[in-house]
Amino acid sequence: MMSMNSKQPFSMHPILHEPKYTPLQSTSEAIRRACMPTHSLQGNIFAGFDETLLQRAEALAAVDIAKSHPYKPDATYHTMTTMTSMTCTPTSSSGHLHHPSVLTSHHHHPHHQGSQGLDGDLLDHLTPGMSVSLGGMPGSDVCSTASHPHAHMSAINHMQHHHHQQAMNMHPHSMGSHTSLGGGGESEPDPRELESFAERFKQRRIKLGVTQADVGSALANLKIPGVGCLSQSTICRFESLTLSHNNMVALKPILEAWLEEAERAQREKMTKPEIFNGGDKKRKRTSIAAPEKRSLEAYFAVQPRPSSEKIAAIAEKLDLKKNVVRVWFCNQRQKQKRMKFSATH
DNA sequence: ATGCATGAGAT
DNA sequence: TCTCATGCATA
Repeated sequence: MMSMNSKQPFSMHPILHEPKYTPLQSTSEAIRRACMPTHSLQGNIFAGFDETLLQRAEALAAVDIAKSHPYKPDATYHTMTTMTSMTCTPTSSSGHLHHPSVLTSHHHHPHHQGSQGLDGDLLDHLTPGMSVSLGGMPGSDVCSTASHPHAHMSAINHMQHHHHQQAMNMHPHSMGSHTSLGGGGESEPDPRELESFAERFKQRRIKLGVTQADVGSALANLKIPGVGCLSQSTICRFESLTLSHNNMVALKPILEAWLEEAERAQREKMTKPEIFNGGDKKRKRTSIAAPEKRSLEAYFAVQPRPSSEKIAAIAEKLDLKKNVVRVWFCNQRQKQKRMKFSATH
């Protein structure tokens, strides 16, 4: 029987894929980008200079960083340790489902980020004898070298994509009390609301004695079309608001639904306490050393979006794999866009 | 809690 | 090749 354990790596089900799903991806991106503050002013200044400047940038950045704090490049670090005494079960590997649906249209933060028109050729001259190991790369790049044997087994899923439901029809059940907006059924992109919800969510979750990982896997039980399970990471990020605004908005109704369901279940458990009770290849995570990281940050400050060639040059300089550098930049950009300090407040 | 990674969809 | 949502692995 399967009613024995309440938690297991639920493999998700082949949900229905809606024909289309309005990508919020580029939509919000464009808007966001158009509004974000430009870090690029310096880019123009530096553009055209040579390696010396780059090194100087690195040095400056390093000094700056050191001045601020010993180590903490990330602004989103809000040290929230000692919050709970719950046990996070990292082993609840769940089959993963890619985007539940997410994204509803609309809104974006009111900030300004000029599109960086800089081209900063910082690294143009930086590569004396190296003819940029790009272009006709042998076989490195895609991090497929022996370095990391990440096979990434997405066994089950893949290809099922979302369909996405507009914010309106997103909540299949329960919640009917929110949306006090007179917009016509829109969800409230209100950062304030999200923040308080996240906090309440966490509190109630803990009260239920459920870990973030548990919540993630339990989501599959809600049987919400297009919603499978989520990882502990995502739940954690939701609670700590370290997700993009849109992501927060999209996940809120889902987690809200789970919360209500979980509390309902618990109430039921109180009544009839008899029904409950309760490996693959490991991916190796690359670890970028502090010095290299500092350099990357310096480069990033000057040019958040280096070209492929520049990435290759940087990689060469820091003796890192090109793909590692590329991904690092991608992740760095994502971080900048995260909620916490980005737009909302 | 967070760093590095994957992959889909958009450019 | 980027962005964005997510995840695995790990500090």
